[in-house]
Amino acid sequence: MLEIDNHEPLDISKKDSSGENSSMLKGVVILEALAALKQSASLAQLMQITGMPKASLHRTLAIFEEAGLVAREPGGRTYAPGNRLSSLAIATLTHDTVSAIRHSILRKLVADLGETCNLAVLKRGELFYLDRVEANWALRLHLPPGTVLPPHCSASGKLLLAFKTPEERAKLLENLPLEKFTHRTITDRDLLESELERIVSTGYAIDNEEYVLGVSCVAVPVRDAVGEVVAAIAVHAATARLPLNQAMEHIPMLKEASARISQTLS
Amino acid sequence: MLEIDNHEPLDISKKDSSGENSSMLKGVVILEALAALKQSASLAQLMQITGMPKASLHRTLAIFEEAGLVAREPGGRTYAPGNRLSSLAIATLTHDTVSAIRHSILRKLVADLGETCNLAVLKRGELFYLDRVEANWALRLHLPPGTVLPPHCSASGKLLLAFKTPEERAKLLENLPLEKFTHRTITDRDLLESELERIVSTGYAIDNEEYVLGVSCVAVPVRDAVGEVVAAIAVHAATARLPLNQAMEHIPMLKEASARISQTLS
DNA sequence: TAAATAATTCTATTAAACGGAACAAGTTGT
DNA sequence: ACAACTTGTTCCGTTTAATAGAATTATTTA
Repeated sequence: MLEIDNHEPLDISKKDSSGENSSMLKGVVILEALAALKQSASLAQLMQITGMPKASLHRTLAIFEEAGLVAREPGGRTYAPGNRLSSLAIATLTHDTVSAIRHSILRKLVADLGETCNLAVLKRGELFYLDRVEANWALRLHLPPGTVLPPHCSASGKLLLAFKTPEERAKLLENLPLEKFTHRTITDRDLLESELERIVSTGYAIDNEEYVLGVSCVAVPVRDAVGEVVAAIAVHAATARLPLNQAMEHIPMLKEASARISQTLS
Repeated sequence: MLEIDNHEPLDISKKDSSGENSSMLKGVVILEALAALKQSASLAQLMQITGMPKASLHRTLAIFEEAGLVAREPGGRTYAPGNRLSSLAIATLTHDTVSAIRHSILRKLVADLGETCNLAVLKRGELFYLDRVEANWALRLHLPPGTVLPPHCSASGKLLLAFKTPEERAKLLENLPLEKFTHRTITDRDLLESELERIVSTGYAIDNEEYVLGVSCVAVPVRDAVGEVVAAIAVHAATARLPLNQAMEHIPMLKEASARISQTLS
């Protein structure tokens, strides 16, 4: 508990995906490296951390210095965050972000249930975790915000697929690999289809150790103002601690939180 | 020799001196616009602020969204700072170089008061300790920088909640668990509300053993250049050593330090 | 003082940003 | 209910900035 929120500073080894090699992102990665390293950093250090070539780093840092984003000791040649970056930091933290409210709703849910909960959406056919609050248990599944998962093996993913229009759903399913993660992962298309039907009729989805053995999960939909399903909130925990049938007793509270999150989606 | 081969006219007017047109900077400008605008922003708004063409903005925002730097409402299409930007913000503000001046101000404050002082911000609805200077007393509360606490049980937390806009405060309060830590923790919503009112009118907040028995605390706001409350500085100590009424005599000095810290937030 | 290491500049090549324009989706007014 | 308008998204040829190897210069170390 009470741990420092340091989400992975950078990972260079990211699959091509799309636009993962944008130069704008590289700029941000440099700033992150600079800030993460708590003292002034030399070019060489930054080279090592970011994995970027010396010349490129040097050029970029020069631009950033000129712009006030990074600063160097007069005379010295090590780099540190500049005033402009501090200003951006303050502005960011004082942003009236709605996501702070959503985060607090999640936090309350976790306080009530005593288990880890998360909020996810479907993005380009993949399950994308928007936010997550951990319960205070030693055994944790490491899935920080920003993680993407295939949708067929998670409660939230299946749920979000289920509530798509039939055409969209069909199109997504058609190209879904249905990779097998555990012996319980649904790898059969027809089985998955009927699971989705069941989800629509019952209004919730479960993951019975289909992604990680020993971890199960229950998810309910989050609807926007028009009633369309746009996200999912889920609770999950080690099956040993919270068996599935017991987890399902949490559905009412999940739905309540879902309703409150809906209100933030004007 | 070494003659400049200028069959081309030197274009001096084009002050390419150094990258004012760097794409990396453009990325940062977008993030700044996003953070400066205090609510979720539409593409059109960002277009107006940054002066960038629609297509370029759209592309860049898509990349940033994918990277977790910006986030959008699940159903809607407005943009807000994302988790990763918040992390960068915290990392920046806790960088040695950035916090150096603030730290020295805190240190002087501690030297003057003889009690432990700290500097905190609200991050996603939670109190986050940016910096802290310990006084030399054997009895210490272990709350290192980076610690996160619920806001309802600390002077700084209550103060930062109090100075939010009424709407945001209401939303945050609604979902605040109000966990009980001591018999003095405020667990009643109405009581907390009136406490916040009191804080706004008096300009300071107190924690009367509401988080840890025997430890009390006084906090005052730190404002940015525009006058907005962005952080809190607080002094706290064992009640046995420094009773609350005595601690309150320190408020003028806290305010003085606060004013000096404000000046570092250009 | 030389050798080693780190920082800076140079340069041709490549890839990414660019942005106008067409298109789609969502909104407003009658 | 439809049209007129606004706002968001995609397309794609063009332009420009980013790239990184290598040479050069400055700084530290032996």
